[in-house]
Amino acid sequence: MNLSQPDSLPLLLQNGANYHNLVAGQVLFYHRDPAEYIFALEVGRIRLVRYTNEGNLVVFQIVRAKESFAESALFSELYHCNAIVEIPSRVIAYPKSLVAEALENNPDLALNLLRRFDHKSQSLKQLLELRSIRSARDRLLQYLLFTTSPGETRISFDRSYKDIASELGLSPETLYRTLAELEREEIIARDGKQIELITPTA
Amino acid sequence: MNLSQPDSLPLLLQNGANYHNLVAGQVLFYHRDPAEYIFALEVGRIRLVRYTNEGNLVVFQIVRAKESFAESALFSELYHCNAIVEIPSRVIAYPKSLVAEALENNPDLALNLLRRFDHKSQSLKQLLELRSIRSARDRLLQYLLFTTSPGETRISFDRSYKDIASELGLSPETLYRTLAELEREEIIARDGKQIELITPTA
DNA sequence: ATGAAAACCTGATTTAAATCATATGCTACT
DNA sequence: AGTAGCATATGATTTAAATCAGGTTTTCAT
Repeated sequence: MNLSQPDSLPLLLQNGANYHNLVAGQVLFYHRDPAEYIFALEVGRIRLVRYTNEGNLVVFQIVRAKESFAESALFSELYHCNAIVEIPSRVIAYPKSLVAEALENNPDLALNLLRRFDHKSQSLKQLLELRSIRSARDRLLQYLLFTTSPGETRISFDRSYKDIASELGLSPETLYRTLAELEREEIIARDGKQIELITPTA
Repeated sequence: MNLSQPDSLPLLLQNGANYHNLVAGQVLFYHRDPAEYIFALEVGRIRLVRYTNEGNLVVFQIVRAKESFAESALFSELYHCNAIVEIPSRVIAYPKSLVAEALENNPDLALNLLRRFDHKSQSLKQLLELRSIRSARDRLLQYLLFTTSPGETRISFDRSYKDIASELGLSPETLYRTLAELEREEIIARDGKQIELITPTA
């Protein structure tokens, strides 16, 4: 999703932060674990997910390098989701007490965090908008539009279609089929995980 | 959705605010209007919605008395959704320049706003979680659980089932049918718009 | 290099929700 | 009081995505 990113958090909070190296498959924290840290991802990719009672998977966010996450630990005793490391990653952990303290007398940090929170809300709204599109075809097209940088026509996926399907709320089979259909109709062209939008539908 | 609410915004920003009375059906602002104000709802009910390209309706939030909304105007030149007045309402409009200025030297306001942003993100996550439940029956049950206050078993809807259906991402017919089914199975009991959960499934 | 596991892909079938149709009750306005 | 319009309700039909079942290709560990 191509929403521009706020400035870097690390610059504003340099003392008391711990660095951690993580391997693929590792779980940084689980849903309902005590929320003690706020994180910034230096390098790597982390997926924030929750499982519903019925066992459905909900993908809230794909955290990428230079993004922060779990900021809402500030206002909660427990984490609201699972953080699953997708590829080898390096995170900075800020004790939330430290952040809370810094907030008291640092308006810049507050504004920075506000911007981050807002950014996250916008992404969630975008996901919700996607989910409100019933047709698999239209949903996928809208996803491609959201994902494409303005002015660009190419998208390069660094994740499996299976993952993307679950983010879209579609079965993998439906995603494969719909991609194939769009390719047949020459609305997109594919070269491996590269997708080019031929008809800019918007 | 029963997430507890942050403290009142009005107390923190008393100068420069404008009061407005609104009638049902009125549109306070449209998607992509210039975002000049942040609002607090004194009394009434306002629905924040967006329409997708394909014409689908997305309900982002039902704003109720004492809640604030459109805070993200702070970080955007344009509003991200339409604000539709559902019942006669009274709002306070804070010019965003005023809020931005106050933020600079008022850490309390910043923390207050942060809490609001977080609160909104949690609600959006809850909506997204709902939408990830495919089965109409399970989705409705989860919605009822989310909506019920902890310890309570009764819910009193003040909106039409039609509205609730669109918030749930279901057709009204499916909602009617599913409610009737749950009533037949004595999982819920209904008295008009009052619903009682008989089997606390969670 | 080899084998196992996972991703990728496509066809056939099932299924559940949308849609269409129609009817009744309620609300509000004159 | 009368009526227009909408919410509510339910039955019949359609439809599109999930699921099931089979394949091939790619990836990865040994």
